[in-house]
Amino acid sequence: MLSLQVIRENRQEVIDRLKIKQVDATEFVDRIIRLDDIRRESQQEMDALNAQSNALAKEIGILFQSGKGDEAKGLKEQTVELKSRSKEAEASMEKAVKEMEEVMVLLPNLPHPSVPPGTSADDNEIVFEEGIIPELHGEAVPHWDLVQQYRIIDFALGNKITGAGFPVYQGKGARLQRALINFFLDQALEDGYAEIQPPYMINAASGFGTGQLPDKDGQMYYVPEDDLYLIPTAEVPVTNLYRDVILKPSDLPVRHVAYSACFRREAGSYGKDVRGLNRLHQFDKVEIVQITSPENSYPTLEEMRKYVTGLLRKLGLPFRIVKLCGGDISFTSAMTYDFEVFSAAQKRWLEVSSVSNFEAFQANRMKLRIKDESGKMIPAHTLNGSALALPRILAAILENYQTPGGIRIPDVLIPYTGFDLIS
RNA sequence: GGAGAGAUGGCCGAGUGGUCGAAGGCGCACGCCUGGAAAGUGUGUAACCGCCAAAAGUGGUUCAUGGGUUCGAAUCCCAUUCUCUCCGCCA
Repeated sequence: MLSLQVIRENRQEVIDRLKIKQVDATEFVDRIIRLDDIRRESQQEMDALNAQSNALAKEIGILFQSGKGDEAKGLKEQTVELKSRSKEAEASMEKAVKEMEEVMVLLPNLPHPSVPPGTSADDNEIVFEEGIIPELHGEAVPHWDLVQQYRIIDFALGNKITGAGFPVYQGKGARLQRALINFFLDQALEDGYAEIQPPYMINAASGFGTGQLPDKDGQMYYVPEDDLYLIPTAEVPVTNLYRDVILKPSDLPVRHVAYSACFRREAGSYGKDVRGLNRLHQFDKVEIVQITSPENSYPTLEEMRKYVTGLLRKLGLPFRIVKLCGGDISFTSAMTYDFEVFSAAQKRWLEVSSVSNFEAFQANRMKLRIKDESGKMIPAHTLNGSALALPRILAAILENYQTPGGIRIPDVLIPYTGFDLIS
């Protein structure tokens, strides 16, 4: 969430910048400021009353200790009176804080000034494009046919044991999947990321910390018996490792990589997008997460963009980078680059990575801060990116590398798969 | 699932009603000592919210969380959550 200080000191700017996200925040912002005024007023009153009764209690204590307890009677009555008035002020303060927080969590993050305006994915800005779209042979087919032909992924079996969106990988399909995970992890390790194996379930506090709760709770699988959610991405547990943490400048940058399965309900997604591997309820992903000082977060975003670019080059997939416009960028993000690979048989661009800078938005929710050299608290900035999400990468590899004699394996993966052809 | 113990500052750990935001130690920071380091030694070392233009200062809150008793609670009472140990079950 945005900090109160930012909202108070930059009222008009906050409103103007949220317009780029297609949000009119005027009413919310003014309500927050008004509630904060009430809060301050009530607190001042409460503080003054508490100060008085603290002083009286001290006096009474001295009287009792010097054996003059009977002289304290009048003072005691005074504190009772003060206390009830203080309770009233406190109640008013707490009411204002609660209402204020309810509104605060509804405000999205401010988009970076360079984020293009726009209302939908059509207005996103293509900032980079690379690679050659392969010429497929005459009998080339989409991946959902290939996986059947070579018996490497079985969607029907998944339907049987779970339901739609939970495919079963088998044989060389399973091994290719595992190879991709290891390849992505090894690449990140080589780049200096420290590996984490996170829990796959999270509590509500973690979901709130990274911004999935309260607004996106319908997108996560929920286990009521234990009040836990299945992770939609490793971002949630990994970033929340730093919830309620105060970092030293020497801890920065924090750089983590984590493989995890990801679970998404995808409520409301139907149609052609869900065909084959394009959209699943359970999928694998390797995620990179960084925590930096405010001045380093945008250079870090570029660094992460470069890193993901390198992965796609090594896999030999044609891709483009899209800078999301205000209308398409997520609630929590200040700037996001999406990476899309071209899946040659579907003839579609598929999103395989999303790299975002959240600035202090998640850190504010999580109480993640940095204590600088002079002892001052400054907000931390958090970033993350997929590096990479597996199913669509797999789809693109299968489609783009298909030949009449079988599916070739990209060179970089052969040491991991142990085979160079699926036939 | 059954029984018991516990939750205090960055960490360990003392503290059973009054100047306790909290002894002591560790860690950390700065200084002294040293040719340099270690050891030794001295000083300092919580967060949050107000007031103040700001620094200084100052008021308030915080000893798991929420409530209660009391003039006064880390300390007493109740509830909740979590952790640990033993037993049971189990990859």
